[in-house]
Formats: sequence, C-alpha cells, structure tokens
Amino acid sequence: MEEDISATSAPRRRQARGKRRMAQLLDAAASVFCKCGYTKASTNAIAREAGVSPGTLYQFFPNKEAIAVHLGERLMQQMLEAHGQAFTDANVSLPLDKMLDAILDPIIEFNLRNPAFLALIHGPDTPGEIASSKQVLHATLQRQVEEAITLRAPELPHDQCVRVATTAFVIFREGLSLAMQHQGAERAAYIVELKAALTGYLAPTIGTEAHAVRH
Amino acid sequence: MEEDISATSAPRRRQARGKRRMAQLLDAAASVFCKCGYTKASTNAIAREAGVSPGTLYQFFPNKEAIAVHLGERLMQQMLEAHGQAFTDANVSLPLDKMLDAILDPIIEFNLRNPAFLALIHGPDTPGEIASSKQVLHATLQRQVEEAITLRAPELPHDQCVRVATTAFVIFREGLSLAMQHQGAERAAYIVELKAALTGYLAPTIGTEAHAVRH
Amino acid sequence: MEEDISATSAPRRRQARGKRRMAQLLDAAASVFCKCGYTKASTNAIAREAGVSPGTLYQFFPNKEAIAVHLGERLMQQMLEAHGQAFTDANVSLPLDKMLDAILDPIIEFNLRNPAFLALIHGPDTPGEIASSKQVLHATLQRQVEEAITLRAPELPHDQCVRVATTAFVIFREGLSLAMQHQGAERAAYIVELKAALTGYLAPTIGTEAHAVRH
Amino acid sequence: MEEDISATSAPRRRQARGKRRMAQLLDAAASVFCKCGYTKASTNAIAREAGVSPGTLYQFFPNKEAIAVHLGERLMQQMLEAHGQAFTDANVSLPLDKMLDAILDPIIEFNLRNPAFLALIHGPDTPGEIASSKQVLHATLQRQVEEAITLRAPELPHDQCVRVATTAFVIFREGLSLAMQHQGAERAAYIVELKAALTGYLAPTIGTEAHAVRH
DNA sequence: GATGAATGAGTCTTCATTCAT
DNA sequence: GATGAATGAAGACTCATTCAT
Repeated sequence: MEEDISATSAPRRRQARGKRRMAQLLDAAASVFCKCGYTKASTNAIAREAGVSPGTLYQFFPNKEAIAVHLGERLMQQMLEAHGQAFTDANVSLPLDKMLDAILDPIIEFNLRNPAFLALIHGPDTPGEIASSKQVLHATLQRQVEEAITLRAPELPHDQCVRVATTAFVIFREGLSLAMQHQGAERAAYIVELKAALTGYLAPTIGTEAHAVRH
Repeated sequence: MEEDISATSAPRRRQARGKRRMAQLLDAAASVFCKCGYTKASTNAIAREAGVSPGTLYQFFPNKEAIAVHLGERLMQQMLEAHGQAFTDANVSLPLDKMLDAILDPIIEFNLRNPAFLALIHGPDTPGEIASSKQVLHATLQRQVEEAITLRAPELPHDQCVRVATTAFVIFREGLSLAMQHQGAERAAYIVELKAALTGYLAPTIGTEAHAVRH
Repeated sequence: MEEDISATSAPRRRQARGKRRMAQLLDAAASVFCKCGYTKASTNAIAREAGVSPGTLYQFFPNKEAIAVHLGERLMQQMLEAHGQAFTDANVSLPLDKMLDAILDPIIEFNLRNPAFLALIHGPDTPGEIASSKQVLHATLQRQVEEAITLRAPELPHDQCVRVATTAFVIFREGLSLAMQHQGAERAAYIVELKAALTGYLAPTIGTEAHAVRH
Repeated sequence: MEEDISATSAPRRRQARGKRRMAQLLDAAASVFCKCGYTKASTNAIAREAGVSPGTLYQFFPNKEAIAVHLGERLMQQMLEAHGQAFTDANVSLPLDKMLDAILDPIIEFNLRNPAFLALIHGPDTPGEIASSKQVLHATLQRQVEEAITLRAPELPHDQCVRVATTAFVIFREGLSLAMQHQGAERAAYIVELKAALTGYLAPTIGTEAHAVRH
C-alpha cells in the first residue's frame, strides 16, 4: 500500500518473518518443556534455545503461560490436521476394540513425534494453577471423547457421561505417559495395556459391538 | 518440659526431641506440599510452617527432596499401620469387586485424611527428576500390587505382571486424584468410576471369581 | 486522503504529513504522560497510543526526553496562543488581586483542558535529570513571571527578582497541582488558597495597588 | 536460655546484628534515594551500596516501597527526637515570624543533614501511586501543621483548616526543595523567601501576634 | 517515512542452601 | 541443636533504542 512495488510486499514479508519466529519459539518451547517440564522451563532458556534474546520472546508472547497455551493450540491443530478423522462417525461406530485402535493409534503416533504434548498435558504440579496451558489440550480432547461416548451411549445421563469421559481421558493420558517412558517392545506392550484398560473400562458403558451412530 | 530432669538419659532425651522436631517438620512439609505442590513448596515456607528456622530444617534433612522422601516413608508407614491388612491373603482371595473394595476403601480413606499423599505421588513435573520422593510411595505400593496380582494370576509372566501392576497403579492414582478434586456425591461417583476402571482392566487378567491363594 | 494529487508539491505534502504525525505523537504522549507520569510512560506505550510503530516515533524524536521537550513547547505555544494576553501590561498594572485573577485564571483553565501540563512540569523524580522536559515550561513561565515582577518592582535587584519569581512559580505550580487533585467545590477552594498564598507572598514585594507600568 | 552462658546472649547478639543491618540498609537507601530519586533507585543498587547481596535486603524488607516507608519512619523519628519541641505550645504561641523561625529552623537544619528527607517527600512521579513512602512523612508532618493551625485559629472550620495546612505544607516542601538546590548565601536567601511566603500566606488566617494557646 | 522485529542490560524478587554465632 | 542472617544465581519480565526491510 504505502511504498511497495515488489511482488511480496514488505509488510507481508515482515508478517511472514513474525510467523516464522513464533514457530521457531514454539519449537524451542516444545523442546525445553520436554527436557524440563513446564515448571522448570524458563523463558530465558526458551529464548536461548530459539537463538533469540528474551525481549524478542516477549514481543510474541506476553508471558510463559501464553507460550504453553499457543503451543498447545498449535499441537491440537497439527493433530487435527494430521488425524482429524480419528473421531469420525465411521470410527465411532466400529466395534469397541477397532474403535480404540482407530482413535488411539493416530494419537499415539502423533505423540511419538511431538513429545511436548505429554509435557503440556501434565502441566505444573501446583494445585491451584489448573494452568490454561493444560486446559487447551484437555478441554479439546475431552470434548471429543464426550461426543464419542454420547454417540455410543445416548441414553447415558450427561453428568455421568462427563465422568466417564474424564476418567477415560486420564487413563489414556497416563497410559500414554507410561508407554512413552519405555522403548521398543516394552512401549508396544504398554500400549496394549492401555487399550486393554480402556476397553475394560468402557465396554460395560458403551458396549463392544459395532454401533450405527446418528446425530 | 524440654529440659526435664527425669531418669531418662540426656542423649535419649535429645534423640527424642530430634524425633519430635522431625515429625514437626514433616507435618509442616505435608501441609505445604498440599497447598503448593512439590515444586512451589519452598523449604523456607516449610520451616516457617513448622515454626523453626531454615537452619534447623537443614539439620535434619540435607535438602528439599529428602524431606519429601522422609514424608513419603512416614506416610507409607502410617498407612501400613492403619491399613496394613489391605493386601492380606484374605482380601486378595475375595471376588474381584470385593477385593477392590477391601483394598481401595482403606487407602482412599487414608488419602482423605492425608492429602499430602497425592501431592507426593505426583511429584514435580520435571521429567528427569522422577524424584526419589515419588519413588518411595510408588515403589512400595506397586510392589504390593504386584504381589497381589502374582497371587491371583501365578501363571502370568513376571514382566507382564509388572506392566499390569504399573498400569493398575496409575489408574488408581489418577482416579483417586480425580475423586479428590471433587466433593460429596460427585467424589463418590468418581470413586465408583475408579473401581469400575480397575475392575474392567483387571478382570480379564486375574479373573472376577474368589480365588484361594497360596504362597 | 493521504496521497491526494492536489497542486501542492510532493515535498510539501510530505512535510505536512510529518507535522500531522508529530501532532499525533505528541497527543499520544500527553495522554500517556497524564496516565502514568513521565517516568513510567514508555515510548512503546506512546507509539501504541498514537497508533504507530516504535520505529516511527524515533523518526521524529531522538529519545524519550525530546518528546517531553517538544510536548512542552507545544503546550507553551498553545497556551500563549490561547491566553497570550495574560502577562500584558494592562494586566500587570492592575491591583494585585485583580492581576492574579487576570493571570492565573486563564492558565488554570488551560490546565484543566491540558492536564499533561502538570505531568510535564513535575517531570521525573530523578534529581540529576532536572530534565530539559521540565525546563521548557519552567523557563518560559518563569521568565514571564520575572518580567511581570520587574515591571511592578523595578527597583528590586535582579537576583532577588529571580528568587521571588522562582518562589512564586513553585507556589503556583504546587497550588495548581493541589487543586487538580480535587474536584468541584474543593478544587475551587484550593484555587482560592493558591491565590491567597501568592497574594500574601507578593504583596510586600510588589505592592497591592494598581501600578502603571512602563518599559 | 538454650546454651548461652555469655553475658550478651547469642539471640540478643543476632538481633543486634539484624538491627545494624537494617540501619545499614536504610542508610544505603537514603544515599541511593538522594542520588537517583525514588523511581530510579533500584533495590540491587541499595543492596550494593550497603555491601550486601540482594537476598539480604529482602530478608529485612519485603519490597522497595517498604524500604522507603521504613526510611521515612526512621527519619520522622529522628527528627522528632532531635527537634521534637518544634511544634510545642510555647513555639506555637509566639508571634508568627518567631513561630516560623522556631518551627522551620530545626526542620531545615535536619534536612541539611538528611537530604533523603526531600527525596522521600517527593516520591515517584507516577500519579496513581501516591506512595505510602511519601505518605508517612506527609501525614505526620501535615497533622502537626494542622494542630498548630487549629491552636492558633480555633474558629477555623475543619475542612478549611485542612486546606490551609495542606497548602502551607506544600509551600514549605517546595521552598525547602528550592533552598536545597542552592548553596551558601543563595540558600539562605531562599530560606528567607520561604519564610516570607509562609508568613504572607498564614498571617491573614492565623494572625501575626503572639497568641496564648490552650487545649 | 514506516514498520515491527530485535536487542540486552536491567528491574524486582525468590529460594535452596550455608555459616557464624 | 538452634538461630536467622547471608548468599548469589536464577527467574519472569520491561524498555529505550536500533535496524533490516
């Protein structure tokens, strides 16, 4: 608008650089969160890992938590882009064990590539601070689980559905965490256990059979 | 009070006072860990809560983690004293649901009275520092679970047994955590879910029937 | 609007835009200085308030203090334009109380509309940095007061005149400040006190009677 | 009590050291406040000036403002100790000019020795932050002025008395500030102006004559 | 002229730990 | 054993200013 004659205007280029920096910072944050956990990850360390000064970090994020929130959002979005079909009706109507495979396998695979996911989903150990960082992932995933359960067991009262989803979610989270703490065959074996746990827990509530869903 | 001239020798008295101080400090630590979580609990805060100076604290514990470790040990011991019979053969040979009631109810009740238990069992969110603090409770409880499972399913390969125990343990830990985050009826409902999850998970492995055990 | 193709030449247009920008920035600065005081007003905040980038701000002012200086100059100029007749011979020759009314009332009224005036006239609390910012307003006003006093009391030695002017000026400044800290009737009452203070101070030196002045 | 046989017990000695450190820190703060003003005085600078680490400073004061408050309190106390008789009935009943001499001279002299007084009484330039630091000195002194005025002019309505005291106080403060900015004869001359200003302002309200006061 | 990213020293404050008494 | 002062590195965050585009 002002003075640009070039094809890609200056403001646009600047904006692009901004996006790149944010990505860079989020990458660094992911790395540091993994190494140290949320609490011990320092903003200065994140900046250093990103190769920028602390001031730069704060040009993009107002505080440490915002970094976690953005990272969480980016992770969620990437996961949905990569495996958005996990919670589709097609999957949800499969027999329970197939359904769990269809839903969990992509998520697990995503976690292997993005270990920051687990770091975030655990958040700080401080009781009060339920941590918006945690919230983002938590809320989104849990809503999906709730929806899936509602589809499979429409007669379940809402509050009970919430409890089941919540419980299923923490089982998933901790089972995954366990798996990630191991390698190779052991990890695979823990994933088997995780699925067994979810199957065992959910079967009485939502049944094991294939199940036509309709909204 | 302090300097009584009773028959008991001076060293013994000193030792007794030491025990009292440690108990005092551990009580304070429990309280602070509950309020703040492990990471944000400062040794100064613990000392203040105990009504002693930081220097005194370090006369009994070499560092922050040692406090957590000792607290964990004391909690374990108190739990065993109060509910040592939880994992007895009698209980372990009950039908699965009865067994879970028999084992979990005392532990849950103990947690209600000692919320520091949960704070410790979660420990710092720092990955590396899987925290000897956590370890104490973890290890002890898990061993008990392993034993129980071995009794119920002696043919299970050892490594599989470990995985099952580990998985069952995290389900228990997180389910309990969920319950403690709620109150009254909601808490009770979450406990029901917790038991349902464990039942569902363990039934295929260790069976639901009563089961005579023998060492 | 910006890029109109009118007769006026490009450089002139650019210069006009420059003036507009400066005005814009000074307005923003006035607003921020009022809200935060000189010290806590950040250049970034001023730029933001003006709706421009920090870089742009520094294209017009070499540093924070220059902004204050320019703002001071603009305020002085606006005040002279609006109430330039305050220190005219006609006013200065009035009886003391009428003279104070004639001089102070417009200035006070100007301050009501331009509260940045007070913010500037106080400047940073830093001793060394008696602050050119402050200086501008200070110097100009004080010179006028000196002139008025010289006219009323030509026989007064110069250095004494300076002291009287200086003292009268700070009385005025702080009295005004006090008035601005209150509202409505209370403010009016403080203005009465301000005038009483100046009358009481100046009467012995420059007399209360009307006084023909001549240069 | 515990193990001390010495004349001055260990705890007492420790407490003494604490007091000494606080005094040391307040001295340092006074010095830094004078050099830099309240706003630019950094807690680290104060600690450095006191020859201790930042942590030590925070063992005695919870934050920067508390330092200022304590310093203000100490200054007030020292002033009262040194010149507590300034506002006595004897002085207040003198003729106005004698009264001002009797009251102001000691205060002025105190300021010469404790220039931090002025730094504190001005406080940060931030508008909102009326600064408890400032408050301490302000409030105490103003109350004394109010009392003196009430004694001299008992018929004055209370709110008017407050305004007069407030105005007189700021005249004093700024006049003193002016004097402190100069040296030698010039300073003396400014003190003369200060007294003239107060005399001129107060005479109409509280009269110039000696005045028997009674409570 | 305009932009906004980049800087980096500096601010206040905390905390695990040590040490003289 | 007990005290509490002392430490100092570290943390989150700010801001005047510069620079590439």
